[in-house]
Amino acid sequence: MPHTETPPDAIDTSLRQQVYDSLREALTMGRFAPGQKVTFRYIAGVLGVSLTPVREALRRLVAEGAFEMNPNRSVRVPRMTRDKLLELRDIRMELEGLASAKAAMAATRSQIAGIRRAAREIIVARNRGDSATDRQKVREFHFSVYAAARQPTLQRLIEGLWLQTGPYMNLLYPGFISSSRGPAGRQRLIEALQTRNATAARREMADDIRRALSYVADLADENGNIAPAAPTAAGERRRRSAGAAAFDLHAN
Amino acid sequence: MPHTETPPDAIDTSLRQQVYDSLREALTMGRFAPGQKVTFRYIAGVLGVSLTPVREALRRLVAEGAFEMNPNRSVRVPRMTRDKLLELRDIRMELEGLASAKAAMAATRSQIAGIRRAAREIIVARNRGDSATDRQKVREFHFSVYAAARQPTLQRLIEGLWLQTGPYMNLLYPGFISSSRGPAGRQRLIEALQTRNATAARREMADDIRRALSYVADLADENGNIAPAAPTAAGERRRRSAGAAAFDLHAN
DNA sequence: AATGCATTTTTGTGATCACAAATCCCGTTT
DNA sequence: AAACGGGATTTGTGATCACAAAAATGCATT
Repeated sequence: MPHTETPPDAIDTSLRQQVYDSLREALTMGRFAPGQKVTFRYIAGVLGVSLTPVREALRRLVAEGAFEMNPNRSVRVPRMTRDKLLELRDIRMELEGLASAKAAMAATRSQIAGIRRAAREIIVARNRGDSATDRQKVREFHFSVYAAARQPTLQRLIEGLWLQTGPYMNLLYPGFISSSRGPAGRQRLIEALQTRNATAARREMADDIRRALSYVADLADENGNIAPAAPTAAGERRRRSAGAAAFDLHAN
Repeated sequence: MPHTETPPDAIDTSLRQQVYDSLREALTMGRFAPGQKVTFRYIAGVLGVSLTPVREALRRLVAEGAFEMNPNRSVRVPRMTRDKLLELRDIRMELEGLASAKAAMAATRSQIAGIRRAAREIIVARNRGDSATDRQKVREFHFSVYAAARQPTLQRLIEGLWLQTGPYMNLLYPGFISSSRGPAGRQRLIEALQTRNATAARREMADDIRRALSYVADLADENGNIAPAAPTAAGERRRRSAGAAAFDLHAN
């Protein structure tokens, strides 16, 4: 007896949302060069849609800080600086620490199992030297924790912050990863969730973020600028010289 | 010799921005009834513009959580619940606490003077029983502190949170205000800024937010819903019975 | 009077058009 | 060779139109 179509959580199929998702994905994967100018018509052409949904998607991304708008109404990919990254680090420590503390108080047994599984998969990918899967599983691990906190507004804010720091997380490989105490920290975090120890959960998450983003901040050049790493599919070579137009977003 | 028009800080004069500002203002002043459906054409009609800028403004506000979107693509003013308010409380304590700590490390003498002046003006308005000016000056006080922190991303996030809690801050009057240790707390905050005591600054700000929002959360009914207070110009009477359409946004 | 169903109206979405501001281009001047 | 200037092009903005999904309405049936 099919009475309603939408399976409670109706998905947004609008073009606007698809464009938004595409741009978000391209940003996260580092397919945009910092400072690159992004024109509405170009995006519309590449994705095969009209200006209308592109405008709405880009406007939203500007509001979220994922793109920035010149005074003269043109949209660019923001450059990352050490100062900005340190600001994001401190904000993320607060919010993701808070989310972890809440998760410690609210996580169900099955949610904790999912978090533990993600932690295992990180180790597997890392042992294989598969940094792409590694990154994806790290994201899964973090957001599994935040989902367990059941704080929708908090989760939305954290997603916005990941959108801004995402393109630079490649820089953690391979230098930071090998020297990192990541697995042990995640283990302690999971234990904190199990024992409902909110303070410890917050501390482990905040420390993890501090170490990772401080490492990236130290990669800034003498002007304080930070260049993103090229997207690293397994064994892929760097594509172009730095600063060149690296945008090759393609329609699905 | 007029060589450039824009005085470094070019202002956005687009209709989209004006619509955004109007809606934001109307929300903050409590001119929307929670749960009220908001149609694009209605806003466009009231403001005398076409659908295009209205769509972009509303989309942005939805992304910021100031409006919410039904699965069936209609936009509503979100209802406030105790749970949501407590979530916002905890987030605000973290972020505004962080901003206060940063302000303690970075505030200049003249910035502190401005903060102190806002604190004085709060007391003046409060002694006159002028709750409208009171609220405005409280906002000025807070954002003067956050501006001193010089953390643009953090400030943007905080503004988004105020947009969501704003309509309910009227509920602090007059009950909470009279019983509050607000002035003393603000005084201690200013002292912390002067002595560069980041920890104390964070504590004072977080405590202030906790007390205020906990008070409002306790006003929830048995279902956890919180109704906003009517906008209170000096001595203005409550306008309509709760739940009625309270939207009388007018074009400038 | 309440319910089910077809029709009408409302409403958000996406494409297209017109326009002005910003940018680019290229020839000229100093 | 660098700086200037004016016209051509590009680009974001806002209005309008067509359309489909959703909501509201009216009517017949139980």
